[in-house]
Amino acid sequence: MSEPRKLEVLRAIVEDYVHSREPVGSKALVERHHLGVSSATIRNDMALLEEEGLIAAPHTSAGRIPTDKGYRLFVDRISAVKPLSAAERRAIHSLLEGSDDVEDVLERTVRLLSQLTNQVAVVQYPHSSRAKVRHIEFVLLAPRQVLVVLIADSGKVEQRVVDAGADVSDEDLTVLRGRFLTGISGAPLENLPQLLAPVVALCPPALQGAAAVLARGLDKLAESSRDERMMLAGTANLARSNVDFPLSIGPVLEALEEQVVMLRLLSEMAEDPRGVTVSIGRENPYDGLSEASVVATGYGPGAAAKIGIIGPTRMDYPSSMAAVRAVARYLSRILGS
Amino acid sequence: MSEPRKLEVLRAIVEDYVHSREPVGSKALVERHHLGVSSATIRNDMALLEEEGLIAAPHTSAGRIPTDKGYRLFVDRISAVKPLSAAERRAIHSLLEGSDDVEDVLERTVRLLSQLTNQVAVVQYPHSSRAKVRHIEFVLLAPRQVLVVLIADSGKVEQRVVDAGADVSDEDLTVLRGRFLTGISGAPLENLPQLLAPVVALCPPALQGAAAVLARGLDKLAESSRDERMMLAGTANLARSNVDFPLSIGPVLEALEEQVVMLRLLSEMAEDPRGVTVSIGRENPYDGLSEASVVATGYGPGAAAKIGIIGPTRMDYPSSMAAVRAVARYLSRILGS
DNA sequence: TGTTAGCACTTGGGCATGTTGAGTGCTAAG
DNA sequence: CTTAGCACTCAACATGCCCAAGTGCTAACA
Repeated sequence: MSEPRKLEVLRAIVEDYVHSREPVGSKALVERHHLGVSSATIRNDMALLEEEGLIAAPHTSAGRIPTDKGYRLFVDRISAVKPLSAAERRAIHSLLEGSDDVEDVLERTVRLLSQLTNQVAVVQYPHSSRAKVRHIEFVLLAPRQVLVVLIADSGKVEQRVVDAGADVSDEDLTVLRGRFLTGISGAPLENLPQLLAPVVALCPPALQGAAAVLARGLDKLAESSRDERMMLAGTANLARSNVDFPLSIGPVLEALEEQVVMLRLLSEMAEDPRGVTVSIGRENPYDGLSEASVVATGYGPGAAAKIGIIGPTRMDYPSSMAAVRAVARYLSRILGS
Repeated sequence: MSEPRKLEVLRAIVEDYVHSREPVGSKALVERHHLGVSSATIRNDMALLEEEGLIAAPHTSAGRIPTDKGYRLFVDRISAVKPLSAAERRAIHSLLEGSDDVEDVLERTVRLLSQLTNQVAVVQYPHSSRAKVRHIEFVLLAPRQVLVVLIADSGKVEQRVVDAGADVSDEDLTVLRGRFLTGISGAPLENLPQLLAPVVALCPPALQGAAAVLARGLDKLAESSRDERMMLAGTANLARSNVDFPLSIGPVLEALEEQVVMLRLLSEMAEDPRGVTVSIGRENPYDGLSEASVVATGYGPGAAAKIGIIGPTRMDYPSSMAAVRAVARYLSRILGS
């Protein structure tokens, strides 16, 4: 029995099952795909595939469906990434061209991706943990309220209002700003905690209290700039593929709402730096996603931020991978300008 | 046939149906609620209620379920808002105390509300269309890049990076900031478009170009401050109550994702300024929510921003209303500080 | 050794049929 | 206006039956 044909059979099973969402049997297989052999031969092959845990039969006299492992092999060794149709390329173009705001671009992007794939799309805000301090600003809003602004060279701006604890004047703030700027300008955000203490110590004694408060404010800003966010679209697609989640889509929705979970998931998929990464069913670290697959890739500088889709294991991987990759490329290009 | 008893029967039907999610019949009713009459009498009453369109029978020999109109009457005339349990009050307290960031507070709030009610919770960011300009700031980031910051007296801060078109110096920016500040400080955000043109005209000729760019930047900031946002939590609860949405939860998820839709929905529910507003099933302007109910109320200054929940028509209205009201009050109190 | 035809066997799904029980509407009496 | 009683309806469940799809196995074949 030829190894290549076994793969061919697996491929056929996956494709048929994805298409029909019904267990596929030996006879149907030989009819739909012109493999040059009879159904009996296919049966033998299928028995082997089942032994290897690549496919499984829901019950005695039904066809086979791919297991997680089967999908894995399919994705790794078989599927060629399917090129997008011209219409899809056009859609990407027209939808993503001509907008300026990063937030706006991301929003359009997830929507587009979710429509393209008919799955839930998710995009992580561009990374900034390696960003450096470009500028800080202290603005007196009210006698004791100070607005602290932190601008990173990634272009991200975080702001926060803090209570100075005692009255401070505009002049005080100017002094403090100078001290802080010389102390931390250009420093990576992640180093802020260590750098701030000495700066505070160097401030005029009368302003120690205010300096400490401001330092804490900056620290929190850096922190919340580090803690990343994401954006969702197409959750309604989950409902459509209700059948594909035997239990319920509840756990999936929960996972999607837990941004922490999703972000970790995405960043752990970083392994393959130049392609699209796929995480299938139980491969998934999070329990709620044990019946779901994630297709993701990086975008932007260093492909550090992630974009991807989430759907049932029974998913059209080639198309999904193509869509994710294409959209990520366009996104990189637009944001790179 | 006594009018009060008819209401009592409706009330009983609603309560039983909400509790059991099964059509409720005359016999079961007299058993569970000690109305002082027999099932035959109830049957007569039910026939009347059905004539009035308050209840309906799914098929000939089944019990009755409330119609939208029935729920409406129940909410308007019958249901007493159920006070929260001590445990729930404690939960509200402990979860909402001791956080500073508005974003953070809102996030905790929606989560809390969704857990309290087992429904999807939604909160609108505090209003700011009536907010006034408190402060503006221009920060030179790079030779031509200027960060424009707009701070409203609502505490909201919007920022944006603009390309000045030509090199500007820090001194230029200070001059411009002064002009702009005197021109628009204290002005309502919605008036910015009209106010900015004259300010630009008054600027030094050499800085006209930069001034125009900055003015446009401020304008956009005011605009995006006006366009409101919202926050969601508990979408997974929809999946749980899958049964309650005969079709699918798809349309509901779609609606939730369309922030524009949701925001309009919420603001259109403004009618009852001192209580909780309920919109039931087909009363709902948006088609996708024709099987859902919305319970919402205002919070914060003038109760201008909205908070609420969305769930199936078959919902425990008294509890939901109580929870929404209580959470809104706590939220007002915390943000008011 | 790999492929094929044939065959006995398994099993879920569809269908017709029967039964049950909750629930109704109506009528007539209290 | 209320109630008991009764005939009637109908979804839900159960039962039994058959069928088609699919399998595994064996024996023959190239």
